[in-house]
Amino acid sequence: MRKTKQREAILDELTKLCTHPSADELYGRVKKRLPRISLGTVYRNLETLSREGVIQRLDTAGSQKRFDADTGDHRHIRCIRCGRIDDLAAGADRARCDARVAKGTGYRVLGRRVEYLGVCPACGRKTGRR
Amino acid sequence: MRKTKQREAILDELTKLCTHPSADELYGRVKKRLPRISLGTVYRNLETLSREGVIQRLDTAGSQKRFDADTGDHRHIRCIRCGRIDDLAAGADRARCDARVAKGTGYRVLGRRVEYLGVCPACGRKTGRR
DNA sequence: TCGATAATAGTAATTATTACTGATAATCTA
DNA sequence: TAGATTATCAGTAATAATTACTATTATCGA
Ligand SMILES: [Mn+2]
Ligand SMILES: [Mn+2]
Ligand SMILES: [Zn+2]
Ligand SMILES: [Zn+2]
Repeated sequence: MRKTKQREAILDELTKLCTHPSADELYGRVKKRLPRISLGTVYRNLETLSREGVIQRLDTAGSQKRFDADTGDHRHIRCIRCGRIDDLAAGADRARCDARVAKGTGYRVLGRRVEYLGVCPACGRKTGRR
Repeated sequence: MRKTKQREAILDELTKLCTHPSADELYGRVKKRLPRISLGTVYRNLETLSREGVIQRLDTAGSQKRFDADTGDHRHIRCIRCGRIDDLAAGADRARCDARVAKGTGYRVLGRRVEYLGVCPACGRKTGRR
């Protein structure tokens, strides 16, 4: 992975933000520094950087992908009105969890989305390992 | 909401499936019964039916939206290989939860995605109610 | 310094979804 | 039941996010 001024600018802007921006939000920021950068370059670098583990691509709902310079394991809270995404501190324990999150973020907590991830029996069989 | 043969066929096919299909998967099924139906009609009806609370639009990650005829509150497990989504029984309690899910579904559980939903302070202020 | 090639800008293509339009058919009213 | 009303339809165009392509440029190890 070569070091280019485009890649540096993209990573630098993402690191400065705590807003978990989408590719085109980031493009708008970076363009101020490098006016000739293309949106494709932003997409390509976000892909490369997340593949290399430098950043993470958030696996959230919504039509646009979001990116995060913090690769640590942490959770997020998203506003169902404006789509804003904020960080949550790690551990938390379900029952009093909503109240704690509300207190920590100022959000009115309406619920949470939980989706388990794994390998289904059919796919597990294909690769031997179950 | 008028009763049309297109709407009936779409709802009927969705109800028969436990696979949480996307709009175009459903379109493929329904087309066998109504060969002249258009994809737009499938999209429009899935939207109408979920707005009326007859079905639910799943708020999962991934590029395509998924739909579920079961409007009850339940969780899902998705395969990171093939994208398949299966149902989970409701309640579950975190620690021994993964093991229980694995036992119940046959999946090799690798993790879970948790996203809290709510109204951020800025949006809450706009509508008075916090 | 130089050559191999990773990365870029600009553009075209793709994919999922929504919007538009004139025709059709479900439901309502007399 | 007939006729009026209008939700819904099929077909198609438009939009939005993302990815792919291509000729050119810039990085970096020898
Ligand atoms: Mn974060
Ligand atoms: Mn379900
Ligand atoms: Zn908000
Ligand atoms: Zn699978």
